[in-house]
Amino acid sequence: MIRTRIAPSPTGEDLHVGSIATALINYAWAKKHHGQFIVRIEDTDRKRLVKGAEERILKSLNRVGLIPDESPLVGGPYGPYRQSERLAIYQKYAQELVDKGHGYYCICTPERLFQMRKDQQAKKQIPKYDRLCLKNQEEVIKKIKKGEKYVIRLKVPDNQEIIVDDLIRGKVRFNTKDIDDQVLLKSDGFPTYHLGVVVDDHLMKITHVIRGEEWLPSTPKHILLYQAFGWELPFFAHISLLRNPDKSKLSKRKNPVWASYYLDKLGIFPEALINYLALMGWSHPEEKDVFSLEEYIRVFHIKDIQKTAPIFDPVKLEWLNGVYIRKTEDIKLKNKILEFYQKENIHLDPSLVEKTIPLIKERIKKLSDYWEYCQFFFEKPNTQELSFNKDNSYIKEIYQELEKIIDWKAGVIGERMIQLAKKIGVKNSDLFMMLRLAITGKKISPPLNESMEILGKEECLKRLKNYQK
RNA sequence: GGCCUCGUCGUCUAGUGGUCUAGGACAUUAGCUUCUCAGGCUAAGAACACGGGUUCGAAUCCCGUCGAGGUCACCA
Repeated sequence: MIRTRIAPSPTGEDLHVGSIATALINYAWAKKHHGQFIVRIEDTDRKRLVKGAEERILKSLNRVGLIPDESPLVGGPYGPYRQSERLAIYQKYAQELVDKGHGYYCICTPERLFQMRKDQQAKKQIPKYDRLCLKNQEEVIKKIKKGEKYVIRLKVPDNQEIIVDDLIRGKVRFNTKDIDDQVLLKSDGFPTYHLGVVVDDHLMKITHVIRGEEWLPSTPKHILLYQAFGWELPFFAHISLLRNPDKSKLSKRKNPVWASYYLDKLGIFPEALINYLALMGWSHPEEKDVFSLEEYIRVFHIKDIQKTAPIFDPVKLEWLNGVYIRKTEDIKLKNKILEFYQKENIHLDPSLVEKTIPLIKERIKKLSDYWEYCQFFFEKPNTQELSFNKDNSYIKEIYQELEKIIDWKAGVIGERMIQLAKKIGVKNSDLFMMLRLAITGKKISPPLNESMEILGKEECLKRLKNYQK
């Protein structure tokens, strides 16, 4: 049975797109083998905890269709799935490590550690704990018994080769001489990531640890921990990090990174986001660009994941979303648009939105584009700002011609306008542009005749009159 | 700086020693379709980081150089 997991920490606004990419692979790998996909919240950093982040992360994950089999929300047989609720477990295992001689107590103050590292760096040495407390364990234990604060550190063996056998990168070799005596249990009784993941991944029977490449350098520590406990190693797979256009790791400082930005602010479809993210570091065997999550699960394989770190390109994401929009049924698209604007507390007339769908379906790339194209259906355009400096003396003729139309249909309107252009000797494009400006207030708009039909004769004539002033 | 990873068009990628005059997609440019913008169709330009090997033959294997990234916390 294959069991995968993602372990987000609720220290940001929402689910990070990089986390979605990781979640997607974990999800696909589990589902491909009819296994389970688990979400465990790693909320052990009490200082960086963001209120409401956990809820938003879980909600966003569900929105993009990566639904966990086990999580803090739905529970499961290996809970709790929130690390802050498992403190006793970590403490027990940390103690076990000390008892077995793989860990030790440390009462060094942050100030001392800071100074120590500073000195080491000044001497161009690698910053590493100097094991002061390991040398005086008895004394340290006495002080702890008197109530002194302490941490538990991993006792890293000397000069030993650790091989990480990675599903994506192959065998990666490290030497323990480069590895610091990692703090495992913090002085507030919370575990650090390193203790937390290993204990939980073991207890939760995770078979494949698929995570970002940023964790590769700390994997030997985790292996040391597995060995110290005498536990079987899971498979490791370190996937490349998504990058900013400047090639650094994708970060909120340089780019929008939250799921909610793409989903709610831009109006990208969850399926499109997933589809796009699937293309990061992987490609469909038939070189397809557009495919469903189900299809992805079917054809996906870990061995096909590429090692190079891709740049997250919003332009292609938008193109792909446009493809999804064009594939969406009109009624569904209408509802999505209605929903999208409702979130912003803008309530659009559903029947009017419905009429505009055929006009904009091929034009918008994301839901937030709708307003750009269709605002004029709902509000009178501000034509004051538009100084049309071309000859518009025939605006009156247009008005009169339109006024005569009984059967107010796009086809009829178009025909009459072309006839009129011929009659007064102006180019079709000029006449239509002037009309467009008067009706929509913009140089770019959905097809004019159809738009005018939707708007209605009365409203169109009103706008023309207004435009003449 | 130490350790680790990576290096094919601007971007995402195909490619696992000969089928590569390096394929596809996005983007760009041009043409057609047209009342604008889209969409659709057609076309064009655009890459194997560099230097050595190995081999009859290398984008593909080996070494080096360079470049990029990650990581070195009581953050994850």
